[in-house]
Amino acid sequence: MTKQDEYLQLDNQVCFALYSASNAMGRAYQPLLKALDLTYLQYIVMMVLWEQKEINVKALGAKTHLDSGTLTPLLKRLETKGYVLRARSIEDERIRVITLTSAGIKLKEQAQKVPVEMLCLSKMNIEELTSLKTLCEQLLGNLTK
Amino acid sequence: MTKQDEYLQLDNQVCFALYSASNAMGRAYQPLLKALDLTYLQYIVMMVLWEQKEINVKALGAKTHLDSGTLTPLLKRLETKGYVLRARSIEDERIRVITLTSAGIKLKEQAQKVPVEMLCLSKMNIEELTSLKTLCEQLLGNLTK
DNA sequence: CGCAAGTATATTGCGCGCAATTTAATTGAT
DNA sequence: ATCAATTAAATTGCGCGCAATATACTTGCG
Repeated sequence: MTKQDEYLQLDNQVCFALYSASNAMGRAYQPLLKALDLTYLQYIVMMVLWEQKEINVKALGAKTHLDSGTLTPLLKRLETKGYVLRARSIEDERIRVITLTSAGIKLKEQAQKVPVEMLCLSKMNIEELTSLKTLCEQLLGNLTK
Repeated sequence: MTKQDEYLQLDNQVCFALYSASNAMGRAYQPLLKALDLTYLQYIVMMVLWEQKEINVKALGAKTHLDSGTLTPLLKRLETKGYVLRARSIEDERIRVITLTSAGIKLKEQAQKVPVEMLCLSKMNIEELTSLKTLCEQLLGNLTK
């Protein structure tokens, strides 16, 4: 077998391992997030809002590495669920200002247990998780720009 | 700030780093795969077929950690592109036997350069990539089952 | 043999991701 | 002040992922 052939073997693909782990992660979160009526990405967006109370679509896109094509419909769904408001900025009418409703704020209490449960499900220790996170961020940084 | 609050900070999320890196990886592959007229997942499936020439949907699902809901339409698209055939097994008519067409076999030549280019784009060394792959596989294993 | 249980794949429906385009508001150069 | 260029968000369209269900074929038990 040539080196070129080895490079095309599924078992040798770092990216496929990453992709599969990411999918498995999403599947693992789902039952935990069902009680909150959130998908994984919706949970991420709520996490941003629990931290900073107000954000526009562009800034949210920068934080999540996603664009309005993904975020606009997602935010509409969060609005329908009653967790966020989608107001327009007064200074600049192009800008959507996203804020939490009281239900959205309250949801944080229920969310507290999610990271703990997930940590448990991962069955990995802190060193391994830290290492994984660092390597992922490094790759993300290298591939972006 | 409480420990519970820290656990809900976006910057502390291993899974979000994994998720973002996986998305970035998919975006990075896209221009490389455009010449082959393949998406990333289609490329993965082709990779399986370049290795073993013939597979059914269940076995393909086991290898890729995906189900027929994802694979059936994907395989139909690969068939439409002229890269695979979707025959029925003679011994058991429930089973779809997927094989490469000559165009599908030929595509491997063009694909040879993809892993090399991707390795370059990642800007990571072998130790880092090996470590990332191992950690992803470990997490995948722990979350699956 | 007959039919209930099991198995392989297909279908449906929803929520992403993302490229490409569109719409609407703002800015800046003349 | 005007209007071309820029910017923010929304829209469109396609291909996943995946849960849930349906369909069709096979197997095994009485």
